[in-house]
Amino acid sequence: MPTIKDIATQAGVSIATVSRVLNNRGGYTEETRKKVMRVAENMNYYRNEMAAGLKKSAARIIGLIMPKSSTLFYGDIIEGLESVAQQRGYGVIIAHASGDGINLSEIISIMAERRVEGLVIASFALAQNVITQINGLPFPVVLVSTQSDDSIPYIKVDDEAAAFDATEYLIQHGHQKIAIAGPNVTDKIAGMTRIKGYERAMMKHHLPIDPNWIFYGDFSFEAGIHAMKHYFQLSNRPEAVFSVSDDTAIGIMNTAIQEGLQVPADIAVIGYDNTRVARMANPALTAISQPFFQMGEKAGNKIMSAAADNIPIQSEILPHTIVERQSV
Amino acid sequence: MPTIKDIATQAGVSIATVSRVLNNRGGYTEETRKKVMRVAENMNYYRNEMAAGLKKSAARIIGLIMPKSSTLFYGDIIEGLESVAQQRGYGVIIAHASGDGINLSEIISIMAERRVEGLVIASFALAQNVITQINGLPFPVVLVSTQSDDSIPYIKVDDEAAAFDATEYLIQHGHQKIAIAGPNVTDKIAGMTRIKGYERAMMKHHLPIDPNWIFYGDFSFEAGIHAMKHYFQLSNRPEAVFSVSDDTAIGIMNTAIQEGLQVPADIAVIGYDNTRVARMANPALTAISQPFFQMGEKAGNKIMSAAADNIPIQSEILPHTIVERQSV
DNA sequence: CTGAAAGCGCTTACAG
DNA sequence: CTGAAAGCGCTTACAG
Repeated sequence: MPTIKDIATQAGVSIATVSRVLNNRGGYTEETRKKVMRVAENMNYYRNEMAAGLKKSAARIIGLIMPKSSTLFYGDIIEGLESVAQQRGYGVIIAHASGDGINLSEIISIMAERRVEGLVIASFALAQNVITQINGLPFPVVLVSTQSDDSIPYIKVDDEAAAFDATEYLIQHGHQKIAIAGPNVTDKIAGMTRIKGYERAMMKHHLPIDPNWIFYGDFSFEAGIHAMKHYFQLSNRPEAVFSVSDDTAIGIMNTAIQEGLQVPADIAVIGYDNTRVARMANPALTAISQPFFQMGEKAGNKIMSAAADNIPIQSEILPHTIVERQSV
Repeated sequence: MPTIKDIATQAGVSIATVSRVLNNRGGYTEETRKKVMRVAENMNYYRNEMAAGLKKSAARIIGLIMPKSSTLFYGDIIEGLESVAQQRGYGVIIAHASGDGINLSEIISIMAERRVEGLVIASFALAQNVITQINGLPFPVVLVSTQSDDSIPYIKVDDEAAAFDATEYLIQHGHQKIAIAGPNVTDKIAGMTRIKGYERAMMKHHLPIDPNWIFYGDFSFEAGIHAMKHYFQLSNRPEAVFSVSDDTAIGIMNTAIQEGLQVPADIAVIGYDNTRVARMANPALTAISQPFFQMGEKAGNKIMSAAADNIPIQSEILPHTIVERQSV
């Protein structure tokens, strides 16, 4: 590929002048500019960002790491991040780590080697060695839709409050026997906190909780199917379910409907995330909405600002909302 | 950040030796190796890929461009691509272009500037100027799930054959009055070809086509809703629908069910893509399956091979299948 | 086994 | 307004 040296030779100027013209630095005649530009176009020149980045010690790249097989809502995070990056001439480089975060450390190293100016990590529970590694990194890192100890900034929704609101929403719609389906016990962020919020809402309204109503799972569609089958066998069957993901909620609804129940008449269901499957459910799913696109945008903006001004990133709790549809 | 020069000073060797050790090039004593490695770790050293890439003229990056707001199946393409890339130490850098491909040319330039070793472009109808630009690029480009003229290699399913199979599947299940919903007239790849396949299947089985059965759209969920509402008003109502996307198929099913119809008893529906929403539909959606993950893998492998051996990429038609569920 | 040196393609102070 | 030169952090032939 042609370099500025080739252009310089062709145009009969120095590489310094070529560089100035190409970067609009000023300090050359209009005639020089035209000549250089013409030659550059004729040669089909593309500037070498690696060389420029090396010289300027700025790769203009943001890294994004997320769990494997999670077409869930990551699309929106990617798009939000990439849109603000593109606006400022940044690129975003993506890597998937296994869901358990085993190879996370290795992938973080690769990002560091590529000299990303910042890194956003989505939805992992971070092991201690990874936290240590992150704290030693010479560029900003921000967690999205997850959190760890306070050493790493995060952008997320208040899961406990959202779970509380979801449960209370069900209560306000006349339900008393309310179950919670899908949370993972070992997940301190998205699992336990949501159970807490659920319990707090029930407590506040003096509603008893039947332990059988708490059905653990892995946030999946199948978990919803299993949950509903489990509820069917209960003598004290719940009349409403707070589901910790949209997928799980849909599994619950489909199973209930296939068994002859009506949603929401016989059993009301509220989901969590408000991914695109929510409105495609039948009945359309009422759900807690997490602003994923916005999370991606915020993460990108915070990183680019932090990289530019060398200011630490502040954590941020984003507001959740309830998108009302037909399942409650 | 520390450089090999810092390590060299600390370890009391030359930068050449540091480089050799760090790259496992051999040609040093075990003692030297240990000393260098120890110093490198203590300094929290991360190699600078930009510098290495500049020197070796190989960025070890693959670019991926896809349309905005398309959480549809791109997740799988990304994962497939990224998994093979990661295996070979490549990174993947992502950019979204507006759906109409307006800013595609600019984004391709940015990819070229980052010296990607290859580029995969998903699902765009390419304008002539973009085709010209691509043909002038000094690295391999491959289209995924779309195609243009024969100058650019592609990886896709045979849309016409798949549409033919979908339609014939409906016929084999006893349906005669078959509609097609959702295709975009202006889309030469995913739109017109699928209509052709549909028509060919109907023709082969001597089944008449009522022009009212062909309902154009944009592959969206809403298009399905509109399509079904349209079919409801027909005196000659179809008893089965071939939908050009899963989303559109679900729009059709939900609308039909809400109006009291049974799926598939009153109206059978077959989708296209087999994205994750298909099995979450109620009834679960029978659909043509496109192997998106595999497409991403193939694209990545072809590009890395082409970049390594400088061999042109061969187009490839991947087999589609019909995933049978409950909607037909 | 090891080091000095050239060079990848840029940017940018410095001097004129 | 323009150019010569240094330098970003590496890799790699060359010489010893």
